[in-house]
Amino acid sequence: MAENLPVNSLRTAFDILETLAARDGMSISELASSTERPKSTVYDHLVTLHELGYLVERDGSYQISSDFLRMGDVARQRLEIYQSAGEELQRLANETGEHASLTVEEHGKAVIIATEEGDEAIPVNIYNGIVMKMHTAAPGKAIFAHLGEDRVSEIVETHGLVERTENTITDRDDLRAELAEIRERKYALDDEERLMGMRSVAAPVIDRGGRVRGSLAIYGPTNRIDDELFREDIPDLLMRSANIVEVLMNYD
Amino acid sequence: MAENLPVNSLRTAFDILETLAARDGMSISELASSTERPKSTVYDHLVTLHELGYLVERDGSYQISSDFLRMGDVARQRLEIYQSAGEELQRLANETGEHASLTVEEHGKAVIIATEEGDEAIPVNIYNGIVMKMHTAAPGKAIFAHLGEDRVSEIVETHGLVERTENTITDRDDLRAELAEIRERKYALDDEERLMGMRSVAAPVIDRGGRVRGSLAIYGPTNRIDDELFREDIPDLLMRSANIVEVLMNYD
DNA sequence: AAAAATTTTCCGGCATTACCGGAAATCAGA
DNA sequence: TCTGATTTCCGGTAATGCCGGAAAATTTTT
Repeated sequence: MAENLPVNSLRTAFDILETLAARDGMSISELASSTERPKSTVYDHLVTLHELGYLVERDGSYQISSDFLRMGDVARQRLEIYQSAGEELQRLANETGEHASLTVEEHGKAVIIATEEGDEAIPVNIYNGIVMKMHTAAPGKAIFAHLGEDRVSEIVETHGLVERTENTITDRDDLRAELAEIRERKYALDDEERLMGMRSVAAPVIDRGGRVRGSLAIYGPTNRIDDELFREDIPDLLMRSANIVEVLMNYD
Repeated sequence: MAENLPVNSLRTAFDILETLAARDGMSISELASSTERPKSTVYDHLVTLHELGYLVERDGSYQISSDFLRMGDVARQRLEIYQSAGEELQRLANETGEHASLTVEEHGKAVIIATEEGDEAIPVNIYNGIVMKMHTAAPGKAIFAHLGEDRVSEIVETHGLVERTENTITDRDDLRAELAEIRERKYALDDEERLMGMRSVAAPVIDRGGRVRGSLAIYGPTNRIDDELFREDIPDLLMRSANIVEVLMNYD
């Protein structure tokens, strides 16, 4: 983090933007202390970002503008896997009644780029753009299993195998074994490895060139996702859907 | 546009980001010529943005990362009107079979921050974050009608009354009269004023303090939206929903 | 294969400007 | 109206964004 960037002011700008995204309606003084920068500097950036249209002033305080929504949406639209997965996500959510989501890897992290809520879906924090460590939940592991040995090591090197619950995989050899097993059986399981009380299942989506593009997943509370659902029914649904997405994806 | 900003490098950075959002998978050289800046400058920014995580390298070319999706989504979640309108949007889409959307004003423009597609919805370009001129379609006009004389003048001053179709309101007095009528009858109509073949209807959402927070709208093809739907049924649905959103919004 | 062409990455110097302390202006509350 | 807090503005300067050009890497052509 302490390293020098070619255009340092961008760090300041995005620091401010991220702070505003995290907590809303902050005053300049608050922003200044949160980002640990002089008020005048923060002010310069706020004025600039506002002028460019990326901030909006509402009720006397600054907020992130919908430009980010637009840019994010456009970027997402352009992902082939997103285009192809829409229908299946919806279907998975309907069939299971739980949260269904589409995840891709970016910068060594698992990013949820789309979610659909089934009728029973727990009102848990699963929203667009949320980022998770690769090793903690099923979607990340499903992708992880198909990334290639060195890329995995590289990512583990950078982000570590942080323990989230007592079930989290924190040992490299354990991870290696787990990933091999996932490759073997074609889907990944997370039994309260990221969050106590939550299980997730995921199947990778692999393109014609053999590269993993992302994964489809179902999340649900442990009490509802019994062993049969967890290890048989849901994996089957996911593998079916993943397969369909793979076919759709390779049309053009 | 030629004016000087306190932090000029941000213009460069967002120029690059917007260019990348618009056209995907551009090489550095292409980006340099598109943004009319030296390659080395573009390179500096790309490296910085990549390091910060806002760009992703895929297949040897840069793309906007899902961070924008996250930031946009978070910003949107924080809008009270968005929280309150979710259910109603869905319902409107179901009831009409057309596109239902939620629009707010930002920087004098109408921004669609949420859409739901009904069964019959035309596969038209209505997506999150899309920006329209206030005077062209129903959602913008519905908001416009409740902004206050001087704010309207200010916006018209800045953005003009650009003609999109032969039906577009391009005269200030006509606009003033139209807005008065909208206030009167409580909803706005757009009869192919923005796009030939498309009609839209919108109802404003006004908070307890009398301030307009946004509008609910239905879009559909002229041949399907006959006069009765256009002037009676859809307005009724929208006014009902807008009213519900208003109530929900003022709970806390 | 080698060479040529193109693109990407890197470097270094200079003019620019991002940064920030402090002052002025504005706002909020009593 | 006064007071305290916050926002806005200003100006000097150390830092750095910018960019030409060269090196490295990649792709295309012969």
